[in-house]
Amino acid sequence: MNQTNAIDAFAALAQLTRLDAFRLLVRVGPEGLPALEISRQLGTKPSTLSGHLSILKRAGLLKATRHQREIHYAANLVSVNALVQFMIADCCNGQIENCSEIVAMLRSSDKA
Amino acid sequence: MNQTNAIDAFAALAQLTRLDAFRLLVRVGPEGLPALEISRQLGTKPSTLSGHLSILKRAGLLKATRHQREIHYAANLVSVNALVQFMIADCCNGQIENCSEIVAMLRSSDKA
DNA sequence: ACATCATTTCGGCATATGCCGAAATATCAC
DNA sequence: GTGATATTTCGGCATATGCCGAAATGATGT
Repeated sequence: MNQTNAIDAFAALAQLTRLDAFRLLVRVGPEGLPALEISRQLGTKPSTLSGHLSILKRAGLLKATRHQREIHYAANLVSVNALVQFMIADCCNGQIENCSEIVAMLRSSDKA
Repeated sequence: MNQTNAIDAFAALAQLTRLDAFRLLVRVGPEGLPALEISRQLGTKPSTLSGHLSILKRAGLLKATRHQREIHYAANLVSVNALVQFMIADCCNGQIENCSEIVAMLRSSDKA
C-alpha cells in the first residue's frame, strides 16, 4: 500500500453508489454477487455500475471471478486492513503510550 | 457514522495534499500542528491548505484548537475507528466463521 | 489604536467525475 | 452459426474539485 494506491481506494469509496456496492458485498461475504444482481439491488443502470465496479476493482477493494456467464464481485477485506494500516502508520511517532487509545479501539473491531 | 458522513471522510482522504496532511498529523499525535507549519512541511500555499484542513475538519477527521495566535490541527482517531466499523458493518451477514480472517487482521493493527 | 502574524474567503480557470443510452464484446445453449 | 443473457465501452453533458493570488478577517503585543 502506497500513497497512490490509498488515494485510489479512498476515492473509490467516496461515492454513494460505490460505497453502497462495497458494503453490500461486505455483507454478502466471499462468494460475492454477479454484476447485474448488484445493479438490481442498488437500482442503478448496469452500464453505470460497471464503471463503478471497475473502479473498486482497480483500487483493490473487489475481486472478480467468473461463474458461467456471470462475473461475481466480492469484497477484498485484505485491502481494507492494508488501508487502515496505511492511515495510522507511525501513529504518534511510535510513542506507544499516546496511541494506546486507538489500538484499543481497533481491537474492539471484533464486533464487525 | 452514516453514509453521508462516511463519504465525506473518504472524499477528504482521497486527495494527495489532504492525505499527506492527515497522516502527518497522525504521526505528530494529539498535540497537532499549526496550519502554517503544516503548510510549510507539505509545501503548499496557506490558502490552498486552509481549504483542505477545513474539509478534513468538516469530515470529522481533524480537531482544531487555538493556541495563542495559532490554530493547532490534530488527527481525530476516534473517527477513523468509526469509519472502519462502518465499512465492514454486518460483514458476511454475521456468520462469524466467515469473517474470522478479517477480525484477526484488524486485531493485528497493534503494530500501528 | 496600530502593526504584525496566522488563517480564511473569494474569483477564476483547468481538469476530473458521474450519469445515461446506445452500441460493442463475451459466454452459453441449442 | 443463431439467439439470449451478462457485462463493458463509448460519447456527450452537467457538475464538482483543486490550484493559485489577492484581499479580508482574527488574534496578539505594544
